[in-house]
Amino acid sequence: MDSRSETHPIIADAQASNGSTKRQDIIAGATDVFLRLGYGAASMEGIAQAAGVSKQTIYAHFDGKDALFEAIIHEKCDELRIPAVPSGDTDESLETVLFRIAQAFLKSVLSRKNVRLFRIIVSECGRFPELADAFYRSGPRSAVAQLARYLETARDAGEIAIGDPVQAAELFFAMLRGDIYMRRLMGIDTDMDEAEAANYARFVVDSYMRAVAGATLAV
Amino acid sequence: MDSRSETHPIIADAQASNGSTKRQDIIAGATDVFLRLGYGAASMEGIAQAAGVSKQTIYAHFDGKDALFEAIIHEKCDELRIPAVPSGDTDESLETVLFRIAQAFLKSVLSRKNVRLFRIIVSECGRFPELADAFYRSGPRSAVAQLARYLETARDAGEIAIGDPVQAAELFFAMLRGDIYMRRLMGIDTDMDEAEAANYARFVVDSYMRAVAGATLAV
DNA sequence: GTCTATAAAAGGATAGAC
DNA sequence: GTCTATCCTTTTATAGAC
Repeated sequence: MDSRSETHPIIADAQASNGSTKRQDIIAGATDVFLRLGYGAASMEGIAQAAGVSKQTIYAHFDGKDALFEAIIHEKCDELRIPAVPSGDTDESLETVLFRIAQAFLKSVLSRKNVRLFRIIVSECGRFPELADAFYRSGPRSAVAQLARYLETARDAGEIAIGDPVQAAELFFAMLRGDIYMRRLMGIDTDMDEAEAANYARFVVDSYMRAVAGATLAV
Repeated sequence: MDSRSETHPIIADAQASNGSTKRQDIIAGATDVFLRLGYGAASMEGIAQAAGVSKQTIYAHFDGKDALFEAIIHEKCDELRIPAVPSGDTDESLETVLFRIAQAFLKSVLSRKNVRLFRIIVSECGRFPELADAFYRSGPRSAVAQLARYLETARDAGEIAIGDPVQAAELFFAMLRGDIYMRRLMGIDTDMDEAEAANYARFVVDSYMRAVAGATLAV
Protein backbone atom coordinates (compact mmCIF):
# COMPACT_ATOMS: atom_id res chain seq x y z
CA MET A 1 0.00 0.00 0.00
CA ASP A 2 2.84 2.37 0.87
CA SER A 3 5.40 0.62 -1.34
CA ARG A 4 6.61 3.32 -3.72
CA SER A 5 7.74 1.64 -6.92
CA GLU A 6 11.29 2.36 -8.14
CA THR A 7 10.38 1.88 -11.78
CA HIS A 8 8.79 5.30 -12.34
CA PRO A 9 10.57 7.80 -10.12
CA ILE A 10 8.63 10.77 -11.54
CA ILE A 11 5.30 9.21 -10.74
CA ALA A 12 6.62 8.11 -7.39
CA ASP A 13 7.62 11.70 -6.66
CA ALA A 14 4.20 12.94 -7.68
CA GLN A 15 2.71 10.53 -5.18
CA ALA A 16 5.18 11.44 -2.49
CA SER A 17 4.68 15.18 -2.89
CA ASN A 18 1.23 15.05 -1.31
CA GLY A 19 1.15 11.48 -0.09
CA SER A 20 -0.78 9.22 -2.46
CA THR A 21 -3.12 11.61 -4.19
CA LYS A 22 -5.21 8.90 -5.78
CA ARG A 23 -6.00 7.32 -2.47
CA GLN A 24 -7.14 10.64 -1.06
CA ASP A 25 -9.19 11.24 -4.19
CA ILE A 26 -10.89 7.89 -3.69
CA ILE A 27 -11.63 8.64 -0.06
CA ALA A 28 -12.99 12.08 -0.91
CA GLY A 29 -15.18 10.76 -3.71
CA ALA A 30 -16.40 7.76 -1.76
CA THR A 31 -17.20 9.93 1.26
CA ASP A 32 -19.31 12.23 -0.87
CA VAL A 33 -21.15 9.44 -2.67
CA PHE A 34 -21.74 7.22 0.36
CA LEU A 35 -23.02 10.07 2.53
CA ARG A 36 -25.29 11.26 -0.25
CA LEU A 37 -26.71 7.92 -1.41
CA GLY A 38 -26.06 5.42 1.36
CA TYR A 39 -24.47 2.02 0.92
CA GLY A 40 -26.94 0.27 -1.34
CA ALA A 41 -27.63 3.03 -3.85
CA ALA A 42 -23.96 3.92 -4.21
CA SER A 43 -22.11 2.16 -7.03
CA MET A 44 -18.39 1.62 -7.43
CA GLU A 45 -18.71 3.15 -10.89
CA GLY A 46 -20.27 6.30 -9.43
CA ILE A 47 -17.58 6.51 -6.77
CA ALA A 48 -14.87 6.10 -9.41
CA GLN A 49 -16.34 8.98 -11.41
CA ALA A 50 -16.69 11.19 -8.34
CA ALA A 51 -13.06 10.45 -7.44
CA GLY A 52 -11.81 10.92 -10.98
CA VAL A 53 -10.21 7.48 -11.12
CA SER A 54 -11.03 4.12 -12.63
CA LYS A 55 -12.76 1.34 -10.80
CA GLN A 56 -9.68 -0.84 -10.83
CA THR A 57 -7.74 1.86 -9.02
CA ILE A 58 -10.25 1.65 -6.19
CA TYR A 59 -9.81 -2.10 -6.00
CA ALA A 60 -6.04 -1.59 -5.87
CA HIS A 61 -6.49 0.41 -2.66
CA PHE A 62 -9.45 -1.29 -1.00
CA ASP A 63 -10.54 -4.90 -0.85
CA GLY A 64 -14.05 -4.16 -2.09
CA LYS A 65 -17.18 -2.12 -1.58
CA ASP A 66 -17.69 -3.32 1.99
CA ALA A 67 -14.15 -2.49 3.07
CA LEU A 68 -14.31 0.92 1.39
CA PHE A 69 -17.62 1.70 3.06
CA GLU A 70 -16.35 0.66 6.46
CA ALA A 71 -13.22 2.77 6.09
CA ILE A 72 -15.20 5.85 5.02
CA ILE A 73 -17.89 5.65 7.67
CA HIS A 74 -15.48 4.71 10.41
CA GLU A 75 -13.43 7.79 9.63
CA LYS A 76 -16.52 10.01 9.78
CA CYS A 77 -17.40 8.50 13.15
CA ASP A 78 -13.95 9.26 14.51
CA GLU A 79 -14.40 12.89 13.50
CA LEU A 80 -17.37 13.09 15.89
CA ARG A 81 -14.93 13.07 18.79
CA ILE A 82 -13.59 16.50 17.92
CA PRO A 83 -16.46 18.94 18.59
CA ALA A 84 -17.25 17.64 22.03
CA VAL A 85 -18.70 19.23 25.11
CA PRO A 86 -16.73 22.33 26.09
CA SER A 87 -15.12 22.00 29.47
CA GLY A 88 -16.77 23.99 32.21
CA ASP A 89 -13.91 24.29 34.62
CA THR A 90 -14.42 28.01 35.21
CA ASP A 91 -16.63 29.60 37.82
CA GLU A 92 -19.58 29.88 35.46
CA SER A 93 -22.98 28.93 36.80
CA LEU A 94 -24.41 25.50 36.02
CA GLU A 95 -27.12 27.09 33.93
CA THR A 96 -24.61 29.00 31.84
CA VAL A 97 -22.54 25.90 31.17
CA LEU A 98 -25.60 23.84 30.25
CA PHE A 99 -26.79 26.55 27.88
CA ARG A 100 -23.44 26.64 26.14
CA ILE A 101 -23.38 22.85 25.85
CA ALA A 102 -26.94 22.91 24.54
CA GLN A 103 -26.16 25.34 21.78
CA ALA A 104 -23.07 23.42 20.67
CA PHE A 105 -24.95 20.14 20.79
CA LEU A 106 -27.87 21.38 18.73
CA LYS A 107 -25.62 22.94 16.13
CA SER A 108 -23.64 19.74 15.75
CA VAL A 109 -26.35 17.11 15.97
CA LEU A 110 -28.78 18.88 13.67
CA SER A 111 -26.18 19.60 11.01
CA ARG A 112 -26.77 18.10 7.60
CA LYS A 113 -23.57 16.05 7.70
CA ASN A 114 -24.35 14.59 11.08
CA VAL A 115 -27.93 13.75 10.17
CA ARG A 116 -26.87 12.02 6.98
CA LEU A 117 -24.25 10.02 8.83
CA PHE A 118 -26.73 8.87 11.43
CA ARG A 119 -29.23 7.89 8.72
CA ILE A 120 -26.60 5.63 7.18
CA ILE A 121 -25.66 4.14 10.54
CA VAL A 122 -29.32 3.33 11.18
CA SER A 123 -29.85 1.99 7.67
CA GLU A 124 -26.86 -0.35 7.72
CA CYS A 125 -26.71 -1.33 11.38
CA GLY A 126 -27.74 -4.84 10.39
CA ARG A 127 -24.98 -5.32 7.84
CA PHE A 128 -22.33 -3.28 9.70
CA PRO A 129 -23.01 -3.49 13.44
CA GLU A 130 -19.44 -2.49 14.18
CA LEU A 131 -20.05 0.93 12.62
CA ALA A 132 -23.01 1.54 14.90
CA ASP A 133 -20.76 0.81 17.84
CA ALA A 134 -18.10 3.20 16.56
CA PHE A 135 -20.66 5.94 16.03
CA TYR A 136 -22.22 5.49 19.43
CA ARG A 137 -18.90 5.50 21.25
CA SER A 138 -17.48 8.49 19.43
CA GLY A 139 -20.69 10.52 19.41
CA PRO A 140 -23.48 10.16 21.96
CA ARG A 141 -21.57 8.02 24.46
CA SER A 142 -18.62 10.41 24.55
CA ALA A 143 -20.81 13.47 25.02
CA VAL A 144 -22.81 11.78 27.77
CA ALA A 145 -19.66 10.70 29.60
CA GLN A 146 -18.27 14.23 29.61
CA LEU A 147 -21.49 15.83 30.77
CA ALA A 148 -21.96 13.14 33.40
CA ARG A 149 -18.57 13.95 34.90
CA TYR A 150 -19.48 17.61 35.07
CA LEU A 151 -22.89 16.89 36.59
CA GLU A 152 -21.29 14.68 39.18
CA THR A 153 -19.09 17.51 40.43
CA ALA A 154 -22.12 19.80 40.48
CA ARG A 155 -24.01 17.22 42.52
CA ASP A 156 -21.12 16.75 44.94
CA ALA A 157 -21.07 20.54 45.36
CA GLY A 158 -24.74 20.41 46.29
CA GLU A 159 -25.92 22.41 43.29
CA ILE A 160 -28.27 19.77 41.92
CA ALA A 161 -30.06 16.66 43.16
CA ILE A 162 -29.64 13.76 40.78
CA GLY A 163 -29.25 10.01 41.05
CA ASP A 164 -27.12 8.39 38.37
CA PRO A 165 -25.05 11.12 36.61
CA VAL A 166 -25.03 9.15 33.37
CA GLN A 167 -28.81 8.85 33.38
CA ALA A 168 -29.09 12.55 34.14
CA ALA A 169 -26.77 13.42 31.27
CA GLU A 170 -28.66 11.17 28.86
CA LEU A 171 -31.87 12.88 29.85
CA PHE A 172 -30.46 16.29 29.06
CA PHE A 173 -29.40 15.32 25.55
CA ALA A 174 -32.67 13.49 24.97
CA MET A 175 -34.55 16.65 25.83
CA LEU A 176 -32.37 18.60 23.42
CA ARG A 177 -32.95 16.17 20.55
CA GLY A 178 -36.64 16.59 21.22
CA ASP A 179 -39.03 16.27 18.32
CA ILE A 180 -36.94 18.27 15.88
CA TYR A 181 -34.19 15.67 15.60
CA MET A 182 -36.68 12.96 14.70
CA ARG A 183 -38.14 15.20 12.03
CA ARG A 184 -34.68 15.93 10.68
CA LEU A 185 -33.93 12.22 10.52
CA MET A 186 -37.09 11.71 8.49
CA GLY A 187 -36.23 14.66 6.26
CA ILE A 188 -39.37 16.52 7.25
CA ASP A 189 -37.95 19.71 8.72
CA THR A 190 -35.76 21.91 6.64
CA ASP A 191 -33.71 23.89 9.06
CA MET A 192 -33.43 25.54 12.47
CA ASP A 193 -31.67 28.87 12.44
CA GLU A 194 -29.48 30.08 15.28
CA ALA A 195 -32.16 32.17 16.91
CA GLU A 196 -34.59 29.26 17.00
CA ALA A 197 -31.86 26.99 18.32
CA ALA A 198 -31.05 29.44 21.08
CA ASN A 199 -34.71 29.72 22.03
CA TYR A 200 -35.08 25.98 22.16
CA ALA A 201 -31.86 25.57 24.14
CA ARG A 202 -33.18 28.10 26.64
CA PHE A 203 -36.46 26.22 26.96
CA VAL A 204 -34.72 22.91 27.55
CA VAL A 205 -32.19 24.27 30.04
CA ASP A 206 -34.96 25.96 32.00
CA SER A 207 -36.98 22.76 32.10
CA TYR A 208 -33.93 20.70 33.00
CA MET A 209 -32.88 23.01 35.80
CA ARG A 210 -36.28 22.60 37.42
CA ALA A 211 -36.15 18.82 36.92
CA VAL A 212 -32.79 18.44 38.68
CA ALA A 213 -33.43 21.04 41.37
CA GLY A 214 -35.89 18.85 43.29
CA ALA A 215 -35.39 16.07 45.80
CA THR A 216 -32.90 13.28 45.23
CA LEU A 217 -34.08 10.72 42.72
CA ALA A 218 -34.43 7.05 43.37
CA VAL A 219 -32.37 5.32 40.70
CA MET B 1 -58.61 -5.62 -9.64
CA ASP B 2 -61.95 -6.80 -8.30
CA SER B 3 -63.26 -7.98 -11.65
CA ARG B 4 -63.98 -11.66 -11.12
CA SER B 5 -63.68 -13.42 -14.45
CA GLU B 6 -66.67 -15.49 -15.60
CA THR B 7 -64.51 -17.93 -17.51
CA HIS B 8 -63.35 -19.99 -14.53
CA PRO B 9 -66.14 -19.95 -11.94
CA ILE B 10 -64.37 -22.43 -9.68
CA ILE B 11 -61.24 -20.35 -9.44
CA ALA B 12 -63.36 -17.24 -9.05
CA ASP B 13 -65.12 -18.88 -6.12
CA ALA B 14 -61.81 -19.83 -4.55
CA GLN B 15 -60.83 -16.18 -4.72
CA ALA B 16 -64.17 -14.99 -3.43
CA SER B 17 -64.18 -17.37 -0.47
CA ASN B 18 -61.50 -15.40 1.33
CA GLY B 19 -61.21 -12.36 -0.88
CA SER B 20 -58.26 -12.60 -3.26
CA THR B 21 -55.92 -14.89 -1.42
CA LYS B 22 -52.98 -14.24 -3.74
CA ARG B 23 -53.07 -10.52 -3.12
CA GLN B 24 -53.07 -11.07 0.62
CA ASP B 25 -50.21 -13.53 0.26
CA ILE B 26 -48.26 -10.95 -1.67
CA ILE B 27 -48.90 -8.30 0.97
CA ALA B 28 -47.93 -10.66 3.76
CA GLY B 29 -44.75 -11.77 2.04
CA ALA B 30 -43.76 -8.28 0.97
CA THR B 31 -44.39 -6.91 4.45
CA ASP B 32 -42.12 -9.53 5.95
CA VAL B 33 -39.33 -9.07 3.42
CA PHE B 34 -39.41 -5.25 3.30
CA LEU B 35 -39.44 -4.87 7.07
CA ARG B 36 -36.61 -7.36 7.41
CA LEU B 37 -34.34 -6.17 4.60
CA GLY B 38 -35.44 -2.65 3.71
CA TYR B 39 -36.18 -1.41 0.22
CA GLY B 40 -32.83 -1.79 -1.49
CA ALA B 41 -31.85 -5.23 -0.25
CA ALA B 42 -35.29 -6.68 -0.90
CA SER B 43 -35.74 -8.32 -4.30
CA MET B 44 -38.94 -9.03 -6.17
CA GLU B 45 -37.77 -12.63 -6.51
CA GLY B 46 -37.36 -12.92 -2.75
CA ILE B 47 -40.77 -11.40 -2.14
CA ALA B 48 -42.33 -13.80 -4.65
CA GLN B 49 -40.79 -16.75 -2.82
CA ALA B 50 -41.88 -15.45 0.59
CA ALA B 51 -45.40 -15.00 -0.75
CA GLY B 52 -45.47 -18.32 -2.52
CA VAL B 53 -46.34 -16.78 -5.89
CA SER B 54 -44.51 -15.98 -9.09
CA LYS B 55 -43.03 -12.60 -9.86
CA GLN B 56 -45.51 -11.96 -12.63
CA THR B 57 -48.39 -12.41 -10.19
CA ILE B 58 -46.96 -9.56 -8.15
CA TYR B 59 -46.81 -7.36 -11.24
CA ALA B 60 -50.44 -8.24 -11.97
CA HIS B 61 -51.42 -6.70 -8.64
CA PHE B 62 -48.93 -3.87 -8.25
CA ASP B 63 -47.35 -1.50 -10.74
CA GLY B 64 -43.80 -2.30 -9.63
CA LYS B 65 -41.40 -2.45 -6.72
CA ASP B 66 -41.92 1.19 -5.77
CA ALA B 67 -45.70 0.94 -5.72
CA LEU B 68 -45.57 -2.29 -3.73
CA PHE B 69 -43.18 -0.78 -1.20
CA GLU B 70 -45.32 2.33 -0.79
CA ALA B 71 -48.46 0.26 -0.27
CA ILE B 72 -46.80 -1.96 2.33
CA ILE B 73 -45.14 0.79 4.35
CA HIS B 74 -48.14 3.10 4.14
CA GLU B 75 -50.31 0.36 5.60
CA LYS B 76 -47.87 -0.18 8.46
CA CYS B 77 -47.89 3.55 9.15
CA ASP B 78 -51.68 3.60 9.32
CA GLU B 79 -51.56 0.84 11.92
CA LEU B 80 -49.64 3.21 14.21
CA ARG B 81 -52.83 5.14 14.81
CA ILE B 82 -54.43 2.30 16.75
CA PRO B 83 -52.39 2.01 19.99
CA ALA B 84 -52.54 5.68 20.84
CA VAL B 85 -52.49 7.58 24.08
CA PRO B 86 -55.18 6.30 26.43
CA SER B 87 -57.74 8.94 27.27
CA GLY B 88 -57.44 10.39 30.74
CA ASP B 89 -60.96 11.68 31.24
CA THR B 90 -61.32 10.17 34.68
CA ASP B 91 -60.40 11.81 37.94
CA GLU B 92 -56.96 10.26 38.02
CA SER B 93 -54.06 12.46 39.00
CA LEU B 94 -51.85 13.99 36.33
CA GLU B 95 -48.95 11.90 37.47
CA THR B 96 -50.95 8.68 37.20
CA VAL B 97 -52.09 9.48 33.69
CA LEU B 98 -48.59 10.42 32.57
CA PHE B 99 -47.21 7.21 34.00
CA ARG B 100 -49.77 5.14 32.13
CA ILE B 101 -49.05 7.00 28.91
CA ALA B 102 -45.33 6.55 29.46
CA GLN B 103 -45.57 2.80 29.84
CA ALA B 104 -47.75 2.42 26.76
CA PHE B 105 -45.47 4.66 24.75
CA LEU B 106 -42.30 2.81 25.71
CA LYS B 107 -43.82 -0.57 24.98
CA SER B 108 -44.97 0.57 21.55
CA VAL B 109 -42.06 2.68 20.41
CA LEU B 110 -39.36 0.26 21.53
CA SER B 111 -41.05 -2.77 19.97
CA ARG B 112 -39.09 -4.58 17.29
CA LYS B 113 -41.75 -3.96 14.63
CA ASN B 114 -41.87 -0.25 15.34
CA VAL B 115 -38.10 0.12 15.38
CA ARG B 116 -37.73 -1.69 12.08
CA LEU B 117 -40.41 0.45 10.51
CA PHE B 118 -38.74 3.65 11.64
CA ARG B 119 -35.38 2.43 10.35
CA ILE B 120 -36.91 1.99 6.92
CA ILE B 121 -38.62 5.38 7.04
CA VAL B 122 -35.29 7.00 7.87
CA SER B 123 -33.41 5.01 5.26
CA GLU B 124 -35.80 5.82 2.42
CA CYS B 125 -36.96 9.30 3.33
CA GLY B 126 -35.07 10.65 0.33
CA ARG B 127 -36.71 8.37 -2.18
CA PHE B 128 -40.13 8.24 -0.48
CA PRO B 129 -40.70 11.50 1.40
CA GLU B 130 -44.43 10.90 1.41
CA LEU B 131 -43.95 7.83 3.61
CA ALA B 132 -42.05 9.88 6.18
CA ASP B 133 -44.98 12.27 6.29
CA ALA B 134 -47.44 9.43 6.73
CA PHE B 135 -45.37 7.92 9.53
CA TYR B 136 -44.96 11.20 11.33
CA ARG B 137 -48.64 12.09 11.14
CA SER B 138 -49.90 8.66 12.22
CA GLY B 139 -47.25 8.11 14.89
CA PRO B 140 -45.43 10.89 16.73
CA ARG B 141 -47.65 13.76 15.60
CA SER B 142 -50.83 11.98 16.62
CA ALA B 143 -49.50 11.06 20.04
CA VAL B 144 -48.24 14.59 20.65
CA ALA B 145 -51.57 16.12 19.65
CA GLN B 146 -53.49 13.94 22.06
CA LEU B 147 -51.15 14.56 24.97
CA ALA B 148 -51.10 18.28 24.20
CA ARG B 149 -54.87 18.46 24.49
CA TYR B 150 -54.72 16.72 27.85
CA LEU B 151 -51.92 18.96 29.11
CA GLU B 152 -53.88 22.01 28.04
CA THR B 153 -56.80 21.07 30.24
CA ALA B 154 -54.42 20.39 33.11
CA ARG B 155 -52.87 23.80 32.60
CA ASP B 156 -56.26 25.52 32.47
CA ALA B 157 -57.10 23.74 35.72
CA GLY B 158 -53.97 25.24 37.26
CA GLU B 159 -52.26 21.89 37.81
CA ILE B 160 -49.18 22.66 35.75
CA ALA B 161 -47.36 25.69 34.40
CA ILE B 162 -46.47 25.29 30.75
CA GLY B 163 -46.27 27.52 27.72
CA ASP B 164 -47.09 25.87 24.43
CA PRO B 165 -48.90 22.56 25.13
CA VAL B 166 -47.53 21.02 21.94
CA GLN B 167 -43.97 21.87 22.93
CA ALA B 168 -44.61 20.49 26.41
CA ALA B 169 -45.98 17.25 24.97
CA GLU B 170 -43.05 16.88 22.59
CA LEU B 171 -40.69 17.31 25.51
CA PHE B 172 -42.36 14.50 27.44
CA PHE B 173 -42.02 12.02 24.61
CA ALA B 174 -38.47 13.14 23.89
CA MET B 175 -37.56 12.42 27.51
CA LEU B 176 -39.15 8.98 27.20
CA ARG B 177 -37.26 8.11 24.04
CA GLY B 178 -34.12 9.08 25.89
CA ASP B 179 -30.92 7.33 24.98
CA ILE B 180 -32.41 3.86 24.75
CA TYR B 181 -34.41 4.60 21.62
CA MET B 182 -31.32 5.82 19.79
CA ARG B 183 -29.51 2.65 20.80
CA ARG B 184 -32.40 0.52 19.60
CA LEU B 185 -32.38 2.33 16.26
CA MET B 186 -28.70 1.53 15.89
CA GLY B 187 -29.29 -2.08 16.92
CA ILE B 188 -27.05 -1.74 19.94
CA ASP B 189 -29.39 -2.58 22.77
CA THR B 190 -31.17 -5.89 22.82
CA ASP B 191 -34.20 -5.39 24.94
CA MET B 192 -35.84 -3.57 27.85
CA ASP B 193 -38.06 -5.75 29.99
CA GLU B 194 -41.24 -4.52 31.63
CA ALA B 195 -39.65 -3.86 35.00
CA GLU B 196 -36.91 -1.74 33.46
CA ALA B 197 -39.46 0.10 31.36
CA ALA B 198 -41.55 0.83 34.45
CA ASN B 199 -38.51 2.11 36.31
CA TYR B 200 -37.54 4.36 33.45
CA ALA B 201 -41.11 5.61 33.03
CA ARG B 202 -41.15 6.48 36.73
CA PHE B 203 -37.87 8.36 36.43
CA VAL B 204 -39.09 10.38 33.45
CA VAL B 205 -42.48 11.20 34.95
CA ASP B 206 -40.84 12.34 38.17
CA SER B 207 -38.44 14.57 36.28
CA TYR B 208 -41.19 15.89 34.03
CA MET B 209 -43.49 16.70 36.93
CA ARG B 210 -40.78 18.85 38.47
CA ALA B 211 -40.07 20.51 35.14
CA VAL B 212 -43.68 21.56 34.59
CA ALA B 213 -44.41 22.43 38.19
CA GLY B 214 -42.36 25.65 38.13
CA ALA B 215 -43.17 29.13 36.96
CA THR B 216 -44.85 29.81 33.65
CA LEU B 217 -42.48 29.45 30.71
CA ALA B 218 -41.75 32.09 28.15
CA VAL B 219 -42.46 30.53 24.79
C1' DG C 1 -0.31 1.83 -9.82
C1' DT C 2 -3.42 2.90 -13.27
C1' DC C 3 -6.27 2.28 -17.13
C1' DT C 4 -9.58 -0.14 -20.74
C1' DA C 5 -12.22 -4.04 -21.53
C1' DT C 6 -14.70 -7.90 -19.89
C1' DA C 7 -16.54 -11.49 -17.15
C1' DA C 8 -20.22 -13.21 -14.17
C1' DA C 9 -24.15 -12.56 -11.63
C1' DA C 10 -28.39 -10.37 -9.92
C1' DG C 11 -32.34 -7.71 -10.30
C1' DG C 12 -36.56 -5.28 -12.28
C1' DA C 13 -39.71 -5.88 -15.65
C1' DT C 14 -42.10 -8.24 -19.73
C1' DA C 15 -43.95 -11.96 -23.25
C1' DG C 16 -46.80 -15.53 -24.12
C1' DA C 17 -49.18 -19.91 -22.87
C1' DC C 18 -52.99 -21.62 -20.14
C1' DG D 1 -55.08 -14.34 -12.90
C1' DT D 2 -51.22 -17.15 -12.78
C1' DC D 3 -47.14 -19.39 -14.23
C1' DT D 4 -42.56 -20.37 -16.87
C1' DA D 5 -39.09 -18.51 -19.55
C1' DT D 6 -36.70 -14.54 -21.11
C1' DC D 7 -34.94 -9.71 -21.95
C1' DC D 8 -32.17 -5.97 -20.68
C1' DT D 9 -29.88 -3.14 -17.56
C1' DT D 10 -26.95 -2.50 -13.72
C1' DT D 11 -23.36 -3.89 -10.61
C1' DT D 12 -19.40 -6.04 -8.36
C1' DA D 13 -15.22 -7.77 -9.38
C1' DT D 14 -11.31 -9.34 -12.35
C1' DA D 15 -7.84 -9.76 -16.58
C1' DG D 16 -4.37 -7.96 -19.06
C1' DA D 17 -1.74 -4.08 -21.22
C1' DC D 18 1.31 -0.22 -20.03
